[in-house]
Amino acid sequence: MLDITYVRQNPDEIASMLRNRQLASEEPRLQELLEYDRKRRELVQRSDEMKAQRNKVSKEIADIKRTGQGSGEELIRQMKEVSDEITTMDAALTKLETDIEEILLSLPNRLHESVPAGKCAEDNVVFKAPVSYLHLLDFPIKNHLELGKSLGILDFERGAKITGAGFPVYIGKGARLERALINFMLDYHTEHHGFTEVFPPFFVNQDSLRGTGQWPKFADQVYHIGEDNLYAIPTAEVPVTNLHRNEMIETERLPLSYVAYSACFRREAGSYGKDTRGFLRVHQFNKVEMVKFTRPEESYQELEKILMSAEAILQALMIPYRVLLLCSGDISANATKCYDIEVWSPAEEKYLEASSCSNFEDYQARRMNIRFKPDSRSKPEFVHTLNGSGLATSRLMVSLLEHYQNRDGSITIPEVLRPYTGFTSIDQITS
RNA sequence: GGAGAGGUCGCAUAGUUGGUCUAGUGCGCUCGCCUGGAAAGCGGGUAGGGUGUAACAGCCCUCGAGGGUUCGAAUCCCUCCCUCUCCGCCA
Repeated sequence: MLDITYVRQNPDEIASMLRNRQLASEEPRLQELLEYDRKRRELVQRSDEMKAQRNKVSKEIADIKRTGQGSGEELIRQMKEVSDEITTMDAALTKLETDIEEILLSLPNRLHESVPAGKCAEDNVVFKAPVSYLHLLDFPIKNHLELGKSLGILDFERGAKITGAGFPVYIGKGARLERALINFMLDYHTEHHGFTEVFPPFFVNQDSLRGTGQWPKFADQVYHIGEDNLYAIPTAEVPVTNLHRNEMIETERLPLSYVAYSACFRREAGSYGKDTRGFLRVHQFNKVEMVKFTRPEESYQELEKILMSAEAILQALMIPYRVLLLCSGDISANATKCYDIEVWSPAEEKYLEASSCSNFEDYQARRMNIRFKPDSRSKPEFVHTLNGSGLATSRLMVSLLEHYQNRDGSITIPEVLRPYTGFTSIDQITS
């Protein structure tokens, strides 16, 4: 959420940001917001004046009653009218505030100066070219679905039977490999990158979704448990960032770095027919997520560190990837700057998004009211929040299986995972 | 699921027949005095948000959250959330 004071003082900058994000259609909303804001301040002043009068006269009434100088009937009658007016005004005020909040919650974040201008995904900038750890695949290669099936480690059909399409089942060494990846990533980030591990709830309330910005914008993409009014998390970002909602963080603890594994649930409504095969788009997947809370002046430096932490996993696994710097037209509404990490799929012959590393500056912190005091005497300021996947296993699994397949259809387990899998290869089922 | 108790300004507490509560006190923190230095003692300051101002000041709101009654609510009523105790059920 943007600071209304900032919007009021810099309307042109916000308007140009909307155009850069290809959201010029939102400009009338911005004008509406400014008008509501003007009206609200006018009304607040009048309402506060009347409240001041009521407070003052109520004390006079109390004095009169206490000293027994009369009944104060006339004053009470007058204040009854004043109170009625206040009630009317406050109702109008509440309406205005609701409207303002609604617009403010839907306006996207500002953009960092380093974000390239662009209209769509094609305009994203390749920030780091693929580093080549390519294994020699000089034989007809199988895609991850064929490998999963022939090795008996992935079962999409049974997943569809017991739940529905897009809920894969991992079996045998496949399940163990998935768990190994998760454990490896958690250990790596806690041991080498200074993150504190968190195991969060997989369901959150609506306030939490609102805090990180999934609500109201992505309301239709989140699974809802109506009975208890809870939502299945689309990413661990939601519970972990909300850990400090409505808190004043002790300044000396900043920056705070958390890493969390969670299953992630996404309805993916409206995206059927596009990249839906196998793991490319699923309703439930596993992800290790990094979340940071920082002082404003260090957030961009921390963004680079998150990116490097995510890259370190791929380097250790020796999986080829590239890093994109998202352009103004493709970056998510919450972020001021975002890097995507994409892993190469030799079978699909394209890059697959495996991580997204973003700085939200104070956009989420303002929604969640997470602050710190730069020093003991100063006013509280909002922290900056950041996050990055480190990483999502589904696309990673695609790339890993495909890269590490052998001519005979078996899979060699990457060195760094062997302590976690307890085996060095996954071989063809011999029946 | 049932019954009961409770949520107050960092922490602990006072406040329940509505009006001297613009929330008292203790601890903690902090500034100053005192001291060779420290402790003790003494004195002061110790929330957030809104509005407003050049900046102050001033004013408004917040006693778990949200409504209501009233001229006036920490105090009365309603709904919800959370914590604790007991009972029941149960991975």
